[in-house]
Amino acid sequence: MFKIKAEEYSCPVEALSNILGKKWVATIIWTLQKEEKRFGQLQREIDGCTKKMLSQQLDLLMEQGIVENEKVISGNTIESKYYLSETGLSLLPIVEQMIEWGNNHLTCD
Amino acid sequence: MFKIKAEEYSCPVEALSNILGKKWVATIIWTLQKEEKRFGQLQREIDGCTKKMLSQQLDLLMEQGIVENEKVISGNTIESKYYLSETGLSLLPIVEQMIEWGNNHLTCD
DNA sequence: CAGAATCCTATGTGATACTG
DNA sequence: CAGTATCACATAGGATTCTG
Repeated sequence: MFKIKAEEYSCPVEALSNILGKKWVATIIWTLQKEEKRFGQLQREIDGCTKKMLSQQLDLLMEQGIVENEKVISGNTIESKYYLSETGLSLLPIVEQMIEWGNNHLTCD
Repeated sequence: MFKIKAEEYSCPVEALSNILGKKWVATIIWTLQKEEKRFGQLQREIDGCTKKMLSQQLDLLMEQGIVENEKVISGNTIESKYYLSETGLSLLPIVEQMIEWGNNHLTCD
């Protein structure tokens, strides 16, 4: 099984909470749930997330093996597609539960 | 239903991930799952967490209505008991899934 | 026993401008 | 289009000391 290195944490929760706790990360995963998306698409769908943050968190997620990327260069434009890996897909139920819990216990005016 | 204010987040995931993403928080919740614990007990069971962090995160969790506290003064010693609220209990399945996922996808050497 | 107060550093986050 | 680079600021986290 593929395993992420996380030596700096006292397993197992801390490492994951350190990923999901980063801003935009849960949203990014959720946005990628059904289909691959391009960078620009992601940015448009995730309101308020700057290119820098999006890029940075995608890098993190790729390091962790949660998101994968594929680039296609056609002419002078780049088509960069991001999608969830197996590992990433297995995270969806957790994110879903987080959303559900949030809906039930949090108000966002 | 009791709802936490979280105006600063784009509902609903971000607010929760901002709670569970804080260090020690998931562990604290998990440690309190079965029974109330005293401050010192918690500190002993959560290895590496300083009093300051423990106190700080417990405050956060109390603000969010996830943890509740009761103090009993007997003589010159204080017995401060922490336990999960209804809301906190409802968070357990999520934490459990996080632990499980961590066990399957993370290695901590 | 259960914390609060201080101080200091590391990290996260964001605005903005630039690049191939 | 899909990023990087730079700067600046806010927040998190930890070591240590103090208190009722």
